[in-house]
Amino acid sequence: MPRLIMHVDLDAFYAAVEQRDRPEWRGRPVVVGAAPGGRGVVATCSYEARRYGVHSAMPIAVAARRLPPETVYVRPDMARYARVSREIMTVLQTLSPVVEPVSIDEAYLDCTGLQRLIGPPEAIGRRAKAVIREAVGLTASVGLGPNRLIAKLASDSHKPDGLTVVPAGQVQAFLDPMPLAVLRGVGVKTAPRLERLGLHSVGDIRRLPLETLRRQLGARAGTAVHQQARGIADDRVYPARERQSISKETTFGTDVTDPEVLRETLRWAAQEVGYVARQEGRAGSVVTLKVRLHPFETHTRSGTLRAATADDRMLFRTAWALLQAEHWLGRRAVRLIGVGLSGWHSEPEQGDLFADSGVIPEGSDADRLHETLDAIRDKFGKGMIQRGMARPPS
DNA sequence: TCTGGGGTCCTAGGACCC
DNA sequence: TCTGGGGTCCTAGGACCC
Repeated sequence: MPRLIMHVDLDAFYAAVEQRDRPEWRGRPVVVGAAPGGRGVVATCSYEARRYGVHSAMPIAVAARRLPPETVYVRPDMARYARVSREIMTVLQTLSPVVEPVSIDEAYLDCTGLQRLIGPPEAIGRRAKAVIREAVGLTASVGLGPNRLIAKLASDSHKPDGLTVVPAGQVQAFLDPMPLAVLRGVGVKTAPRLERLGLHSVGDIRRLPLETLRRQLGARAGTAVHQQARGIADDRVYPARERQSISKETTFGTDVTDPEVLRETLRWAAQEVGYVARQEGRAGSVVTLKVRLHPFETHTRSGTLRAATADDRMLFRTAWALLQAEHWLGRRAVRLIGVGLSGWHSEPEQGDLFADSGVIPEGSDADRLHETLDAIRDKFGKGMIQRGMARPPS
């Protein structure tokens, strides 16, 4: 039986929440993101701001130059947006129990079989928009189609406050004229590459042999793009996806060379990551250090611990040790620094979670730290000994 | 114009094991 | 003394997405 998938996308979500809560900002350009004088980008902006050519991910300095003086600039209030998001996801479950939040402002719903209860796809889409408006007073753009790709492109095709249904029989006509960058996995790097080959629309991609695409994009991506161009995509909705990593990073207002500043920032990031991990009852064994140098050069270093942890100090010491092992770093200016945690237990064990951040189980912490340091020394120390190797090369 | 912060997934190479 | 092939794990980097 063909499935009916719905994609729901809140319009200019952060900016819309701000305008909802501050009526005096309605009708004015609102930019949620970095401070206009500083480093950073636009996270979201209201439709009034978009009229000036401003959009998400645009450097704030560029946006500020384009926007009029009455523009409102606000820092994101993620906690508030998350609360609104939870309300929306909850109310969507009154339509279908199979709701997959894909981000704070988007969700997929499996609406297969809902026609008998609600009516045609248009009626289901109208119902979704209505329950969101009644619950939180915001508008959403909604798309319905036979799979995730088509539902997503349908919701993208009419914004804001849109409702678009693409029946299975019209998928190819809908897709063919679209620019190839609408396909998932085709972004700022891949699109120009394909365009240099004379390909511009999804239809152009569709007429290409599978082997050509696999050669150009790699086996996996090539196959995926070949399928998508034919309207073939995943038609399942995953209501309980588990997160794979937790991370915290920050970009400095001006680049940093002072090791003390790097150290204290890393300590802060480790505390943030540890806190979230403990809140979620997770412990991970892979600690990742992320460093962005001037001008815009990003490096990651990761280490696998013997046992999973959610302890702030363990995370900090591991990340700090990874940083110190990078002798080439020297005094180079650091733009961004951060910490990540991943590699969850396959079977979470209560005893391995340091539920209280202030207490480290006796003995184990020092042991784990030494494991870490040994591993790092092995990896980066004299002779470049790879961890796990029986003995150094002679 | 100068590039946030939170993520996911894929690739490729080296080590290791059988 | 020279050296296959498959599978898996680990790490770094990169593309992409919202």
